[in-house]
Order: sequence, then C-alpha cells, then structure tokens
Amino acid sequence: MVDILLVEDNTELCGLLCELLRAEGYTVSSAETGEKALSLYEKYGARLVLLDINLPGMDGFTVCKAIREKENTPIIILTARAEREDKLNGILLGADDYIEKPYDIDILLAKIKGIFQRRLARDIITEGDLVLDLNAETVTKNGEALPVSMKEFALLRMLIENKGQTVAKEQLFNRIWGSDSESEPQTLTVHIKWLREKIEADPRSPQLIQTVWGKGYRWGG
Amino acid sequence: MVDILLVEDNTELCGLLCELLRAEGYTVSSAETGEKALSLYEKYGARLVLLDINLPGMDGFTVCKAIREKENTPIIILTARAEREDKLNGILLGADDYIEKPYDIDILLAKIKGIFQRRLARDIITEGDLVLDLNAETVTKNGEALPVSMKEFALLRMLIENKGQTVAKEQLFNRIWGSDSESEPQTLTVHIKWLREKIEADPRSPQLIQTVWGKGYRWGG
DNA sequence: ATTTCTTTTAATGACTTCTTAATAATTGCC
DNA sequence: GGCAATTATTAAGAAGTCATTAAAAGAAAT
Repeated sequence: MVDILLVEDNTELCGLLCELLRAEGYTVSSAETGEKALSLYEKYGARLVLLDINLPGMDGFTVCKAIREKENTPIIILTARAEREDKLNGILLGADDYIEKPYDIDILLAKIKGIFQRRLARDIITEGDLVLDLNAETVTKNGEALPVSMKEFALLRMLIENKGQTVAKEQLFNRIWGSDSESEPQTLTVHIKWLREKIEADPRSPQLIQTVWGKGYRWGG
Repeated sequence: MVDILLVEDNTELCGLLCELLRAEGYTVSSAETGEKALSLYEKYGARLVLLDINLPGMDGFTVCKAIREKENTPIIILTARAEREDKLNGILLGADDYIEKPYDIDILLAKIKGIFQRRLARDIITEGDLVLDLNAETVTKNGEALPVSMKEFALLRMLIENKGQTVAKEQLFNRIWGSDSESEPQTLTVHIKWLREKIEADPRSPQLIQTVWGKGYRWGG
C-alpha cells in the first residue's frame, strides 16, 4: 500500500509532482491513464488518490466512481475546468476535495496533509469492549484480536456509527453490498448472525445488535 | 416517512442534490413545486425539509408556513436572493436554517447532519411514565423497555403528539395504514386494545387512551 | 493444487406481527 | 327499557420477517 496514487496525464507535471511528494516523505505511485490508475489501485491500493479529471480515454469521474465503489479512500480531484458543476459531480462521486489548476503547491500539500491527519485521527472507534481500527479493518475485544471478515467489519462499523438509531436493512445492504448488487438481501441476516456469534455475550438474546422488526437493526438499546 | 423532502424547481439541480443526499444515506423525496411538496409532505411526512424560496406558483414562504402549521419539522431554506429581508422572513416563519445559493455542498451537508444530530438528541417525547424514542422507535415505561410493534408505536406517537385532541379514526388509519390500505378499519381497534394492555394501569378503564364515541381516540383527559 | 476462509444461496423452522371474524359489551337515542 | 350503531374482546390463523443451519460457490492464501 502506497501513500499516494497520482493520476495525471501530463508526463512532465506528473514527474514533478511525484518528486515533490516524495520529497515530503510520501510514497507515491503514478499513472497517466485512468485504466492504469485503476489497475495500480487494484493491485497495490493507496491511502490517498490525487486525480486529474481530464484524462485521455477513461475520464477522472469514472475512475473516481470505480474507486469509491470499492473503498472509502480519500480522493482529491485536480482540474482545469473551474466549473461548479464539476465540483458537484466530484463531490457526488465521493471526492473529498477539489483543487483547480493552476494550483498552488503549498495549498495542495496542505490539503494532503490535512486529509492524512483527519483520517488518522478518525481511524479508531471505541465502543464498549470493542475497538475498531478503521484502517487495518481489525477489531479487538478487551484487547484481544477478534477476527472479522470484511462484510462483518463494514456491518459492525455502520451500526456503531449510528448507535442508538435503527439502520434500515436497505441502507445497510446498499452501503455495504452496493445498491446494484445482485446478492440476495437474505445474506445480510446471515452476516448479522456471524457477527452476533462473535461479539454478543449470549448470541441467543443479542444485547448489542438489536433486531428492529420490519425495519432493520440497531446498535444498543 | 422520508428523511429529507427536497423542494427545488430546477430539475437538474434537484436531481443532483437528490443523488448526493441519497449517497449520504438519507432517504429523499423531491418536489418541483410548492403544491407537490405539500402533498408529498401530507402523504408521507419528512424529518427535514430543504426548501427553495423561488418556486413557480406557490412560493417557498407559503410552503414553509403551511408545514409549520402542521408539525415542527425542521426546515432549511435555500435561496438565490441574498437579501436580508428573506433571511428575516425565513426565520420568522420558523425555518431552522438558511443557505444562500450558490451553496457549498459541504456546508449544506454539515448543516443537514447538524440538524439530524440535534434532533436526535431532541427526538424524544416524554409523557408521564412513558418515554418515546422516535429514532430508535422504542418506548420505555419508568425506565424499563416496553416492547411495542411498529403499528403500536405509530399509534402511540400520533395520539401523544395530538394530546388533548381527538384524533379521528380515519386520520389514524390513513396515516398509519395508508389511505389506500385494503385492511379492515376494525384492525385499528384491535391495535388500540394491545396498546392499552401495555400502557394502561387498568386496561378495563383506560385513562390514557380515551375513546371518543363515533369519532376516534384522544390521549388524556 | 490444496487448503482455508469468506461469502452466498437455499431450505427450514421459529417467531412476531397483523388481520380477520365472531361474539360480547357499551353507548346514544327513541 | 329496547334498538341500532359503535366499540371491545378474544382467539385463531394468515402473512410476513427473521434466525439458523448446512452446503455450495468463490477468494485468498499456502
């Protein structure tokens, strides 16, 4: 996993930025097309994506969307088009920030730093006995590692992030499986079952993950 | 009941915002005229209204006022007119917040989130021994959890929200079962029965849920 | 390639909620 | 009181939802 994945079709600018970022201590990988960017992302992952919108072939928005469908990696969009519509689009697609070219390098660096810090600070959730590390996607219970799968982690996280509120089944399903998923909604209840088995004192009468009949599930009373 | 009712006459912007809000996990319904907004609100209700002031036909202020006359649903007003007068008007009419176009999406989202959180803390109705948590859809009686079904909760809530007033059977039925429901109206009385069983000290002579002969029911004397 | 882990599917059973329908009780009115 | 309309009560069962289980399919790791 690399710190930053830089997607920029201008070779010269790409090289320059790479150097600059490396000089700041980040590990960087770069791509000059959307296709290559996705394949790099797929292979190695990245903690942050710097994404040019104007790309030959697959455009930046498509890349942005594709990345967002997989993970919640922060994305900063770079663009020459200074239109608000683009901005809205970018935000719609889940970009975290937006910088217009020609950009001030210091501002860009500051935003990158900001994102890394924000993410870092946000990256641990404590809830009762449980500690969720959002980066590592690990859970510990009373200090002991509690192995959970990806889906279980996502479920647990979403429930805890909305604790006290009922989270609709549809919401859980759409967010975790994707609204265009072909899977049966039934699979959710099975995952809930696994989760309960792992975290509940008595899985037969769950205290943490409550069933809200006809609606969904709720963390806590 | 939907999370957000969006009232915006610009079709494109309306669509974009809808998507954006849905991506944030809110359920959204939208209207492009004031009339349609009110009818949607009437039919399905909403936890928050995002309201454009400049609407063709019935204007935003009228909509705002109409909604406020019914319920205390929070309203955020959106407007291009950057006039102080509007702002004053909006707040006078009970809007909870006010955003000028072109608005920063992040700010809008932050405000929405803020309102939902504030409401969350507020979304509790206390009535005698009973505490209704509208978000969790739970009832506690003297601190102890009192399990109620969806329909029972809806009934209880509607009665308490109109306490002292008689709520017509038709009104209860239409709101909870839906005006196009195929169920027998009789089912309502059965649910009233279950509710009384759960909350009344002596279900034989109900003190909380009074029968108003020929009309409906009333909470309290 | 094999093994292990995760995810999904499918089938079953249990459970909750809701509805219906029949009967009893109550109310308003003559 | 007696009658009609309305509401209450009850129990049965229909409908819907969820839990559980096992097994198959798919991924990832060794």
